[in-house]
Amino acid sequence: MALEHAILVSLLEKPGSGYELARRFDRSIGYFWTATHQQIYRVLKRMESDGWVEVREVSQQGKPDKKHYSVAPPGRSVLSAWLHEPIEPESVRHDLAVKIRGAAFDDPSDLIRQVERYQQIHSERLTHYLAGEQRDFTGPEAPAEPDAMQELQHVVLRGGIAYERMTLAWLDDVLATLHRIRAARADGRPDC
Amino acid sequence: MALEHAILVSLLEKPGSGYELARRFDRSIGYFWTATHQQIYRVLKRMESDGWVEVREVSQQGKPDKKHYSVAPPGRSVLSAWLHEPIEPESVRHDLAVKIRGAAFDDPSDLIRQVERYQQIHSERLTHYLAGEQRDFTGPEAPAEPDAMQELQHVVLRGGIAYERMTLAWLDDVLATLHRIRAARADGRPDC
DNA sequence: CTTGCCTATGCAACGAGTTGCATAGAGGAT
DNA sequence: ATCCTCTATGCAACTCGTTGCATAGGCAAG
Repeated sequence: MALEHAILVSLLEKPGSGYELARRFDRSIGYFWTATHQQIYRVLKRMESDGWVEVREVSQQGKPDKKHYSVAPPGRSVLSAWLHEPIEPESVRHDLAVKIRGAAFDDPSDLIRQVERYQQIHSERLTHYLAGEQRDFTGPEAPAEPDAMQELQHVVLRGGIAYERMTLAWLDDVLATLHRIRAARADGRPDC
Repeated sequence: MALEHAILVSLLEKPGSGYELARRFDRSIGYFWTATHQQIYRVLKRMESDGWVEVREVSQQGKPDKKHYSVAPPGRSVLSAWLHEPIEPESVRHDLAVKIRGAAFDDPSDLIRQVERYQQIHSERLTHYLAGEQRDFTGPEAPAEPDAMQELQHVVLRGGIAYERMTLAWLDDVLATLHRIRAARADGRPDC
C-alpha cells in the first residue's frame, strides 16, 4: 500500500490539512494516485499515531478550524525506505479495454458514442496539462532555474502529457475499428 | 466493479475453467485487468448462483476434475447492459510517479537503478506484445479475414503496444532528469 | 525416493477502497 | 427566508482485493 507514501510526498512538497490534501488528490497528484477524503483522513490519523506526521490545530476566521499536518523525521525515514524498495509492476484495470473486447458480442453503436465522449475527456485533460505546464514550467512566469522538486514534478507532468497524446491517437484507432465493424455488420456480414 | 464483466467477456471469447481464466488473467487479459485465482473462483461461484454462467464438471485423465464454465443468457444480458453504461474514468495508481516526486527528498541514485530495471521490464513486455501481434494478427499464420472479435482484440493489443512505446520514451526522459539532478547535487548544489 | 512443479479448487483473515451519511458555521443566490 | 455551496472533519457499513494456507494426484528431475 502506498497511499501513506503519496501523502508523505505531498506533505513534503507542501504541508497542509487533510482537506487540502484531498483537494490535491482531485488535481495534480490525483492524475496518478486517486484517493477520497475518507481514505486520507483515516490514513492521516494512523500516520499521526505512528509518529510519521505532526499536527497543529489552526484557527481560521470565517472557516472551521483545521489540522495542519507536516512530516516528522520518522515519516521521512519511512518514505526513504520505501523509495529504496524495488518498483512493483502496476496493477491496471482498464474498463475501456474490456468494453472494447465485449463489443464483439454486442452492437458497437453505443460504444462508439461513449468512446467519443471519452476522447473528449482526454482531450480536455491534455489541454489542462499543457496549460499547467505553460504556467508552472515553460511559460514566462515560470522559474528560470527550477529546483529538483520542480524538475521532478515537470517530468511526471510530461509523462501525463505523453499518456494523453498516446491515448487520443489510440482512441482514433479504436473508433475507426468500431466503425469498420459496424459497417461490416450492416452489410449483412455479422462475423461473430 | 467490473471483474464479473471481464470474466464474461473472456468466457464469451472462449469458455473454460476458473483455472484457465486465471491463466488468461496472467497473460492477455491481465495486461489490462489483473485478478488472482482467489478472486476469480469467488466471483465465478457468485455468478453461477446468480445464473450468469453455467457449469459442467469435466473429468480428465492424469489431471484433477475441472469445472467448465460458459456464459448463460442472463449473463449475456448483464454484459450487454454494462456495455451500454457510460465509461467511467479510470482510477490510476502509479507507484513510479509517486517515487519520482519523492526523489526530490532523497538520493536519486537508487531510483535510477530501479527505473532502469523497470525500463527493461517494459522493453520485454513490448517485445512480447509485438511477437503476439505477429503471431495472431499480422504474420503469415494469421487469418486473412479476421472477424470482429479478432479485430477488437487486435486494437486493444495495439493500445498496449502504444502504451509500452510511450512509457519507454518517457522513462528515458525520467532517467535523463534524474541524472541531471544527481550531477547538480554532486556539484554542491543541493537545490531542495 | 524425495523434492519440487503443474493442474485444479478452495477457506479464512485481513487490509484497502467505496458509499452513504452526519455535523457545522460562513457566504452567496433566488 | 430558504436553499445551495464551500470549508473541514469524521463514523459506520460494506465490498473488493490480497496473502497465507490447504488439499491432492500426476509428473519429471536429481
